[in-house]
Amino acid sequence: MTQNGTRQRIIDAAEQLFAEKGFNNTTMRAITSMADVNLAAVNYHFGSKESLLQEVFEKHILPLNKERRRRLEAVREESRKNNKKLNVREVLCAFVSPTMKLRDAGPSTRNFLSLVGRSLSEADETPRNIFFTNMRPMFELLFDMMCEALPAKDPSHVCWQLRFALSSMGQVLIGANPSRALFPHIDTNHTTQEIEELLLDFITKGMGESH
Amino acid sequence: MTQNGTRQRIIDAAEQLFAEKGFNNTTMRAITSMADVNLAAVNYHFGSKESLLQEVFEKHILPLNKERRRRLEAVREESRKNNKKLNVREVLCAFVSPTMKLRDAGPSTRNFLSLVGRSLSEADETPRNIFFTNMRPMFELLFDMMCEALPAKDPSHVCWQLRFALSSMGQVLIGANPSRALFPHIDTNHTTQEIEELLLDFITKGMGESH
DNA sequence: CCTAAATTCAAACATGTGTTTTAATCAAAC
DNA sequence: GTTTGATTAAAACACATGTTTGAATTTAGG
Repeated sequence: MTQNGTRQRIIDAAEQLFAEKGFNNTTMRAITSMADVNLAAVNYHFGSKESLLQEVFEKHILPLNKERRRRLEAVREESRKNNKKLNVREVLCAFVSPTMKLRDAGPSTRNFLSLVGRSLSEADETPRNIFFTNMRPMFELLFDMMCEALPAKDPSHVCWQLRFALSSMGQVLIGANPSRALFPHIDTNHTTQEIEELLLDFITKGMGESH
Repeated sequence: MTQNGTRQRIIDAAEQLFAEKGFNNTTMRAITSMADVNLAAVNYHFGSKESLLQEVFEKHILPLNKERRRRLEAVREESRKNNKKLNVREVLCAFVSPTMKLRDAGPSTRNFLSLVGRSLSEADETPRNIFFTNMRPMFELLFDMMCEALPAKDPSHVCWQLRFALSSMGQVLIGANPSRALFPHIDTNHTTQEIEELLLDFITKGMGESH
């Protein structure tokens, strides 16, 4: 390592602050102060605040999406081999589950998830662009498979329902910051396993073909 | 009217810009420029940018929540009279439907809905506080009634599922701004009626007691 | 050691922001 | 028509922000 962790400390601080306050509400001074480095260090090591976000984001999203694609295609392969139609819950699970695994992999990844959850309805262009550039191919694949799993459904309906499902997933990722909870008097600190099941139940039933 | 519409023109412009770009990404100069008034007019007429947001927001949310409360309590009354348990879909419909009616009531209310949809996962304190101060009593009532409709369910599960449902509703409110759509190649411009049904189907099934 | 590159630092810079000020203008009442 | 209060206007203010600069310091190689 050519430096005593300056780069890494900046990434850690940025990760946490971006997750808590969003991109635009996080200042360079807050980042560098938390990381205990000089203000100019971010521009020196990363070029700009935007590049820092991109690095923080892609550090996690790239391997995550790789795993996601692997699992989605495994589900598709399995169904082809058995000549069975794609199963809604299996597809959704393949998409959701890799993300949920990160929930218990330390505060760093937890913060990253919060950042992702927020990005879905982000108003700012900057984080939004970085998010969608990375996620769009994933969304396309998910969309295609869901249409295949629900052939009786109008694709535009699948589209809406996927939006509902993804925003629900976003709620899980954002986390249960107690101070800003919807229902502060109820304890929603379940295990990741439990939350994943709640989420999958909800969106699977929601997208189900019964109607 | 003691002024030639300055106040109103500011409100109109703010409504549109807040909805499109969010609160923090909308500048006073953008608002006053679009409204074609002097920069100082906002502070003169409203006191501050924050107060302007509050006025824009409460102008619509107060009557909306009044209607919502009326409908929720009508559902509750009806079920008491007939000695029947609360019906999940009826409760959700009473909550959702008044909002959906605003979707076709002109661009002004449409913009307001977009603002609401974004507020659910807003990172900024300012719009978030205004939003939750107004919505919390509504959420409490909805929560109580859903627990009553689903007595077998753990309240903390109801809590999570309501979060899913509300975020799904948020997606409808934000609207389908084509340039930033999740799936740009699919046309999701359905009628309000159709979207309401899609949404209600999704969240009713998601929250359903079957399991 | 000495040098040269990499890194850190304090300070300044350029710009964008919400707000305030102070004077000019307008509208209505007497 | 004058006066009084409300409104508009242009300018400046105060401050926060991301970025850049140029010197100081540290690090690594010979």
